[in-house]
Amino acid sequence: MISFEHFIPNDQSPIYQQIILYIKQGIAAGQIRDGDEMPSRRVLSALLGVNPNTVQKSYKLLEEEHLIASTPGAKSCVTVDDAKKAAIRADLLGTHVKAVVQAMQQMGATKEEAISILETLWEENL
Amino acid sequence: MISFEHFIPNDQSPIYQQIILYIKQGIAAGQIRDGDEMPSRRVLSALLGVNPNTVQKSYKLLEEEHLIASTPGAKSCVTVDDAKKAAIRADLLGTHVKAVVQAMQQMGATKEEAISILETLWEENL
DNA sequence: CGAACTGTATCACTGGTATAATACAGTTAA
DNA sequence: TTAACTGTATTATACCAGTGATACAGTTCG
Repeated sequence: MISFEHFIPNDQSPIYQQIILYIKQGIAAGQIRDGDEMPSRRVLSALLGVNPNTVQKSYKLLEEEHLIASTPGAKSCVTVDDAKKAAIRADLLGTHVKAVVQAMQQMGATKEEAISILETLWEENL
Repeated sequence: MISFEHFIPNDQSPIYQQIILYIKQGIAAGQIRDGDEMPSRRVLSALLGVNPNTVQKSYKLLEEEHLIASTPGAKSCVTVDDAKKAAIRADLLGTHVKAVVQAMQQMGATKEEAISILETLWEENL
């Protein structure tokens, strides 16, 4: 059973997207593996204190990306292989960093300054 | 007069927030300076192809942050000093990079990997 | 079997975003 | 002066994302 104990919700983005991101990051980190059981919609919604439909939306989108498989009546399971894992990792890293790079370049930061800030914040968050 | 020729709208975030971000990034980069004239609400709305009320919302919020000053009948002007500029720069850089650092750490990336990706994407976007 | 779970679907409500159409008052410049 | 601009305010409308509440059908297991 996948744990959500490290899930920290924020109100900057929709909850259903945060759930998706949490799963993807778990897969990319190797903490979530193929065959792992997802919590049921109702259980997770109670755990996070949100509506079951919100969780359902996350699961539906994850299923459309073929990252989980659901059969009516049974629990949903994660379905990933090394290729999917690598793709997710590249996607998450790419999109995140690319947005930051564009923002920093537009405000006139140098590459050295960017690396310096990254290193500083990296240590702080450990 | 502040130019919006490099403004590239996207549908990921509200337009009024994109306008605010564009101004802030311009200030942080030093391209937009104290006393610079903002385009009128009507002119900018026509330029961007959006409703005047959307632009008005941006300007109102910028004024609440004391980044522009408006007097009825006259054009709105940018009101910044070195302290405000530094604060904006730190805020934009901090929030952006912090989000990336958290995401990358959660998916098990190393600091060296993060720097490597940053350098690669930095060159690509030049 | 039957109770308790599971996934799934449908409807309604809310808030934020964007648009639209005006209206009014102050400033600017020909 | 006066016409054309400026900022500001109001009201109404439409749309969509997010959430809430409920119902139904299939699976699991004591």
